[in-house]
Amino acid sequence: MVDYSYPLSSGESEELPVFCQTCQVKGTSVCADLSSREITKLQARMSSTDYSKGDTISHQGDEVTNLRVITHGTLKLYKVLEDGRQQITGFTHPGDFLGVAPGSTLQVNVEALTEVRVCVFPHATLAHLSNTYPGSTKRLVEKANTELTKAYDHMLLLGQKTVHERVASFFTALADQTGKPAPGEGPDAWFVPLPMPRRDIADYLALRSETLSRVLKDLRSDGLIRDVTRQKLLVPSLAELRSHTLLEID
Amino acid sequence: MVDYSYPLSSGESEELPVFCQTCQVKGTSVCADLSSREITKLQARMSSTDYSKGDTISHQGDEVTNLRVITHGTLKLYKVLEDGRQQITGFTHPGDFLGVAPGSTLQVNVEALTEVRVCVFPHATLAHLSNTYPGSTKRLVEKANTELTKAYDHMLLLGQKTVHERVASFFTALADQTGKPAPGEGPDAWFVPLPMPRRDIADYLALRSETLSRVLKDLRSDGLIRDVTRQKLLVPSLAELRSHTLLEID
DNA sequence: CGACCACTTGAAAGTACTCAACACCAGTGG
DNA sequence: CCACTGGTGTTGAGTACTTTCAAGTGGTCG
Repeated sequence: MVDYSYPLSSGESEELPVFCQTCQVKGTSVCADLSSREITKLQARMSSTDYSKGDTISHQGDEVTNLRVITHGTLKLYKVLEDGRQQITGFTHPGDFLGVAPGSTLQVNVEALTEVRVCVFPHATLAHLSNTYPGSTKRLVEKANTELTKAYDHMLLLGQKTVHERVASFFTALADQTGKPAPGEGPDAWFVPLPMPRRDIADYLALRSETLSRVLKDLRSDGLIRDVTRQKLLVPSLAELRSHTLLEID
Repeated sequence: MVDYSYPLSSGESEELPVFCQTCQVKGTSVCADLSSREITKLQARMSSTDYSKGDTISHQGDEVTNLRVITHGTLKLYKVLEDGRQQITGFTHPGDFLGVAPGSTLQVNVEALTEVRVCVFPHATLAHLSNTYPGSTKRLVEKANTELTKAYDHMLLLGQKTVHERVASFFTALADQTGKPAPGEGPDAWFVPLPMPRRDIADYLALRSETLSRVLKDLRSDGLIRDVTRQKLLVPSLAELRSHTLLEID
């Protein structure tokens, strides 16, 4: 774990902190709500932290004092039962938040699946800022709401979908979020990165890794996915895959 | 559906609206944040609505313009798939909120399981109020966070717990929330009301109602529950039942 | 090149589901 | 008050599916 705080910035008070200048998500999330002038005001209090693959970022029960914005890499959020069974409640992608509700305790364990960079805003500083820029608090309620939306969708997946539908839903969602078009392979073909091991996919979808293997085999022989390796796969037709996810009625 | 709005109040401007005076939850939730003076200011904008068993309160995709506080009765929140499978994501109890995030769309369908009374606060009014009383916005973030906590717990239940653990977890949670002590039956005995039919319990726990029946039989023959009827049951020892829920590691 | 870990495949077992029949209330009308 | 009826809940038998346990394959890194 490596910390970069204010002293790493260039020192010229009207510039963004150096770690902001190369940030993938500076155009989105809370940062987009703030002009560079506000960011500059924040910079004495904000910092960036790097984690290595396998590091535990925080632990269930930890008090939430900071808002964290993921800027690089993938995290897994999970809960563990007495006997070791675990349920992964979600994976994060760059731009996602951690610790939206100040003063509460964290409800899940957080672990880095890749090299990860996280941007840290103390809630105390944000609260002070929200007096003059109320948009940031609104953003927090919105973010909490999108998390809730994802949680409800995942309940539906865990409770009602078959294993094949679960895996198809997972790959479809991943393609939507982090997929890249595969132009040579067709108009609706997508490369989908898989930053997490099979075991974690299985724990997310509530099935055994052996079962996941067999489902991957089925999807492959149905032509819904191709070129499956540990770290990525190719979806020849995302629309075709999506038709196997079983949509909900609106 | 019956609406009571301002004209039903006594008309004396410094009193609480009449439907507040008999409200079960006036000491909790948002209302507790507001002195009777603030409530009085709100009363021209707030209203109370009654629903009958089976009524649909709101629908997935509806825009959220009001904050609703449940004051009487039980609601079910659920999602439906194309082919009719449904996942109940939660039941509400008096004091719970609906529509925490303004401007978003509702993610679940809401239906009354009993006679229900709901108190309605337009978000526009609340936003105006939060300028002078910032506590109410904080309350919304907190509430969204407790919903998220419940959602994560339920994911763990759906994904990892056995059917017996699921049912034991459900009754334990119900006893904690709405159970009444059963003094004649032992020091840790509780009456637990079951306002929802078996089918809804099954849809919440992601099992078939036939399976639920069999699990109830098992729990009964293990002495964990007794006197099971449609609308209630008796837990002779809540601690004993809780030990069958499989706790998570903190 | 070898060792380890992740992943895959196979066979057997267990658990919840499906479909069908039956029992039990609750509400209705005679 | 009792019989009827529809809906809700329970029980039974057979099936389908995922899991379990075990062995085998393959890639990665020292």
